Amino acid sequence: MEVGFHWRSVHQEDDQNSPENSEESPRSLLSHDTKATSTSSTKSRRGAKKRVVYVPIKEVERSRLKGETNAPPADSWAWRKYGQKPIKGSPYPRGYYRCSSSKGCPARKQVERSRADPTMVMVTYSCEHNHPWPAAKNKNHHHHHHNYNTPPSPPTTAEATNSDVTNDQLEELEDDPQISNRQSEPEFERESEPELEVEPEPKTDQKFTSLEVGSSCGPFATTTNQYYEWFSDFDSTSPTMLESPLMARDLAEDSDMAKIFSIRDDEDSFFADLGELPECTTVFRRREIERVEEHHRNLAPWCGTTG
DNA sequence: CGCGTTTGACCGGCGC
DNA sequence: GCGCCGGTCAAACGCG
Repeated sequence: MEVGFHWRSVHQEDDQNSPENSEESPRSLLSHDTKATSTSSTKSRRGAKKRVVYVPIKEVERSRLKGETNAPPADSWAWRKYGQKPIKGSPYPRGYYRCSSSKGCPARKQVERSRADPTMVMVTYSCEHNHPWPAAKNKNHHHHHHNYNTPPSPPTTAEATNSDVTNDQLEELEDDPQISNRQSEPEFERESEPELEVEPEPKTDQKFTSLEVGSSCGPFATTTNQYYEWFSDFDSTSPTMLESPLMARDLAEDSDMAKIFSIRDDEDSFFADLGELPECTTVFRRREIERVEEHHRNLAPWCGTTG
C-alpha cells in the first residue's frame, strides 16, 4: 500500500493561514485515499503545535450506524464538547472538544468536516493530556498500562474481544455487518468504493450541513461506547488512532516515533503491531510526558491560547 | 442527580 | 479604531 497516512510537518507561517489552504493539503486523500488518514503538524498563531488528522467520514458514519451517536475519530479519551462554530471558509461547522477525563487537562481537539473533501473529517489536536488514561472510568482493563498519551493499548479486535469487551459490546459490534467484515478483511479493497457508502442519500448531506460530525460526536467517548469507537477506528483507519496517542507531540520530528510510524505505514498487519507498539511507545512516551507536564507547570504551554 | 451537549454571548487577535 | 473571525464560556437542556 502506498497510502496509510503521511506525517506531514507543515511548517506553514505559523498558522494554517486559512481553512481553505489547509483543506487543500489533503489532496492526496481526494485522489484515492478515501480511507487513509493524513496528518500534519502545524502551528497555530501563538506557535502552538497542532496535529491535524484526516479521517474518512465513513468511519464516522459507520459509528453512527451502530446506533451510537459517536462520530469523531475516537481516541479513547473522554472528550466533552464545549463549543461549536461555523467556519468562514467551510460550509461545515467546527466542533470544539476538551478532555473531560481530567479537569486540568489542557488537551483539546477540533472536529470539522473537510471542505475540500467532504468525505473526510479533519480533527485538529492541540495540547497534550497531562494525566493517565482514564481506564478505570469506563473500562476494566486489567493490565492496561495507561501511558499518558497513549490510549489503552489499542485493543486489537482480538484482544478487546477477549478481555475488554463484554458480550453486549460485542453484540453491538457485530450488529454492524461492516464492522465484522472489517475485522477479518483488509478492508482496503472495500475502501476502493467511493463515498457510495458514505452518502448514499442526499439527506446525509443535510446532517452534515447542519452539524455533521461535530454534532454527532456527542456521547462518543462517554462510557462503554469507547469500545465501539476503538473497534471502528481500528479495523478501518487505524492511523487515526495512532494519531491520538502521540498527537500533541512533535512526533513527526521525533526520530523514534517517526520510525515507528513509518514502519506502521508499511505494515499491513498493523493490528498485530498495535498490540505491541503501544507498549513500546509507552516507554519513552512516559518520559516525554513527564517533560511535557513540566512544561505545563512551569510555563504556559503552547496551548495557552486563551482566545 | 451527574454528566455531556447545545447554543448564544463574550473575548481577544488580526487585518483593514 | 472598527469589524471580522476563531475560540471559549456558561446557562439551559437532555439523557441515563
